[in-house]
Amino acid sequence: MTEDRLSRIFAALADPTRRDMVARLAVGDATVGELAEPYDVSIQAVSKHVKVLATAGLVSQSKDAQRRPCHLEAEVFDLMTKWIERYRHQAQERYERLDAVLAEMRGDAQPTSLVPPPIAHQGAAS
Amino acid sequence: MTEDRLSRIFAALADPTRRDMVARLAVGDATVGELAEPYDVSIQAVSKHVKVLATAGLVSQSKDAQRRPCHLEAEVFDLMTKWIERYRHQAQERYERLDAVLAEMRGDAQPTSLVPPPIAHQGAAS
DNA sequence: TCCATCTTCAACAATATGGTTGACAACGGG
DNA sequence: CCCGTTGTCAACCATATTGTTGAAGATGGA
Repeated sequence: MTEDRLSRIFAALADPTRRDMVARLAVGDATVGELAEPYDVSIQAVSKHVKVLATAGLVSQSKDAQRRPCHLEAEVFDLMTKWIERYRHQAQERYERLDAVLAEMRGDAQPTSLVPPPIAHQGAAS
Repeated sequence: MTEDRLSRIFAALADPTRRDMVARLAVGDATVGELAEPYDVSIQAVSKHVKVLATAGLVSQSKDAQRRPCHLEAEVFDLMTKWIERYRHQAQERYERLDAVLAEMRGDAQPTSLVPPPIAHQGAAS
């Protein structure tokens, strides 16, 4: 279920330490130990954070001897962006429609039907 | 601190019910009672959810007699998008650089500078 | 005024989260 | 073959989250 996936992604990013790790991994892959260096917590705690990120699909781990290099899975960002953009556009459209109604109430427009334009997509702005 | 703000936003959206409410509010403002209708939980629980969304800055509430109409604050999405896009682009650039290096190893490109773009971060991997 | 409606507050229970320490599996260098 | 390094697993503790119920504040209608 995509719902669950989104929940796990957002929950993973709700922690500042984990967001920081994502920032670090955007620069380049890193082992768990390397990820742990900046922080004042046990390596087990960092391992847990990585697990949360991996479960959310934000990070994948490979094997290099004892090391587990972590790799940022950038495609997940697309999923988030899609979710966000959907509602942003929807809310924005709503404002534009409200503006139209207000304009009509002021009497400066020709009487357009009050039925909202069925599909006015983003491009129409300006 | 923006850090805290982001944490609150992501945490708020980690809950499917709250994401659902955001979807509902993208269509138009709604009172707490209206928001509660689709769900099989107490109105107090819904009130709490709204509070979480409001604390995160995703929702604002006004007053209409006993009602508290909820309004989606779309600007917050910009903050999220900014955060996401930053790391997505960073990761993407990294891939492009990797591609360049691989191309060079194959010997098909002129030697581009290997100096990475000026994004400084704390403990770069060795 | 009295009352029904809408919402929030307070206290509680169950569960999830993030940290700790200790043990141990896996691996490569001497 | 040992042994140090790297990372995960397990058990545990403190706190946060999410739901419940009961009470109460605020408001407009009869």
